[in-house]
Amino acid sequence: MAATEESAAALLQDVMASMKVRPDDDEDEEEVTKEWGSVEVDAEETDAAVKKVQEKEAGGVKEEVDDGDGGGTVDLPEMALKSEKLNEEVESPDTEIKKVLATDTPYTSAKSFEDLNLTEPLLKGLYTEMKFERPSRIQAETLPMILSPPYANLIAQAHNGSGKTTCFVLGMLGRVDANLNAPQALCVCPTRELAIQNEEVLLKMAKYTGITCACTAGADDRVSASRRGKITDQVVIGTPGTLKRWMSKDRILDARRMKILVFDEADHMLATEGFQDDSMRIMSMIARQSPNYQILLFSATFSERVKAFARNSVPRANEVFVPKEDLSLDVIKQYRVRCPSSQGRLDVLRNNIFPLAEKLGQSIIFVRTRENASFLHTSLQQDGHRCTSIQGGMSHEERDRVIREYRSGETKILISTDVLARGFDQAQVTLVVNYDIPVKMGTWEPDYELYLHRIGRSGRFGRKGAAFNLVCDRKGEEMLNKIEDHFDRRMDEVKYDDEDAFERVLKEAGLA
DNA sequence: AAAAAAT
Repeated sequence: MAATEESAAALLQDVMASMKVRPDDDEDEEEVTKEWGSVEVDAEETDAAVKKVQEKEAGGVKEEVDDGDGGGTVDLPEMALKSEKLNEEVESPDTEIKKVLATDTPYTSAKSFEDLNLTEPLLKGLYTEMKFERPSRIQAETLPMILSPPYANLIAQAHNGSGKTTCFVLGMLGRVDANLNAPQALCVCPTRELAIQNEEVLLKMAKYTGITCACTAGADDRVSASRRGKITDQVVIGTPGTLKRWMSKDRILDARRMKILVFDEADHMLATEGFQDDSMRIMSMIARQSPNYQILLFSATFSERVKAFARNSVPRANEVFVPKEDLSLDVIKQYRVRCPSSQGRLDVLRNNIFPLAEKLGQSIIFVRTRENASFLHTSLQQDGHRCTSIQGGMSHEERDRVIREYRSGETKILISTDVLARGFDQAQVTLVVNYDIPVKMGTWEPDYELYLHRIGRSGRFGRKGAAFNLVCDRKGEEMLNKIEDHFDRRMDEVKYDDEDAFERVLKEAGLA
């Protein structure tokens, strides 16, 4: 066993060397084995647990295969070699994507949507409704994996705003049978807003297909399950708590025909306490009735700890990863704003940032607590500034209204907790303000993933963007230093008492 | 601390 592991490790080294993978992947490897055992799934009842145990039993073999033994793994060194040519053809940023295949199945990246054997109505939706011409880089790589046999599981990571949603939405639409009135695809999202957003994209793309969708956050989300009746829509999208209840207690969501399960913001869904149990339960309930279903995990971020956990929760998955160094979004200019005090921070927001933001496209101000969101909102409004705020304590109707106004452009500045940190896609967002630096719970460690997600709300699909990070004490200062180190990017400072500094800097970022 | 959603 030890020998096997060692030779597998050696092999992995070779493969990585040939792929010019960054050296820090090594330390990741260590962290992986150390960390993942600490994440627990309540073992007694779930089939997922059973499935997992089986995976572990097959562990000797599996590790070997997954980690680079010739048997199953086809690392694609030719990807690296051909990348310049590919880039020309697929018109993508020069990102070096790392693919690890779990089976012998060869995949050719899709140069056009025609390569994917999609139905005519679906293609029509892509071209006329979505106005897509050809697959983006991440779409070109993942869609063949999703849509062709053996319909392998997939763990995929790609930039914010690079078209991940299309990958899994098209994946679901491509796999379901429009003529069968039973749920066949399920998409789990961390927030109500994201579920709605994904549903909207799906319905738009599905316009000519006859495929319908049920969403836990629909207008009728107060309707009791018994009144609603069995779900016959081909696709179901929602938040984990309600989805779980629909499948178990309410019994209106039948998993017998389920072909594909998607986790959007998958690192969050699998690793965050509160989400994890529900996610595992959903997986096990589907596995019981449709053992051969396909699982897709999508996120812009997978910390090494979570990546290891994901690999164990979703066995034999193909992997498509973007190296960490390429993820820090060079298109988004990031700045440090040192504020004299906590009160001074509000002044900086009010006097320096708001007047500019009102002239810009749209902005999101992120804060750490619900209270802070409401407080900032009222206090800025009292000063005559137009803005809205959103946080999980508000009613569904209120949240929907705020989002609707923001989407329509009626409001330009939105103050938000981390409800909107992930996935929220609004092309006009050019400026993100971190009023608080995101922190990992119970520590004074910055939450790097969350930071990346937050600033990724701007600069959607290659557009320009800027982020102001407000710090007003040593803790904030230290955390921002750590963020700089982690992404290996220095941030310029914007002096709060320099009248024109903010405007100058936004010009520099290509915004003003 | 916040997130979903239930109690």
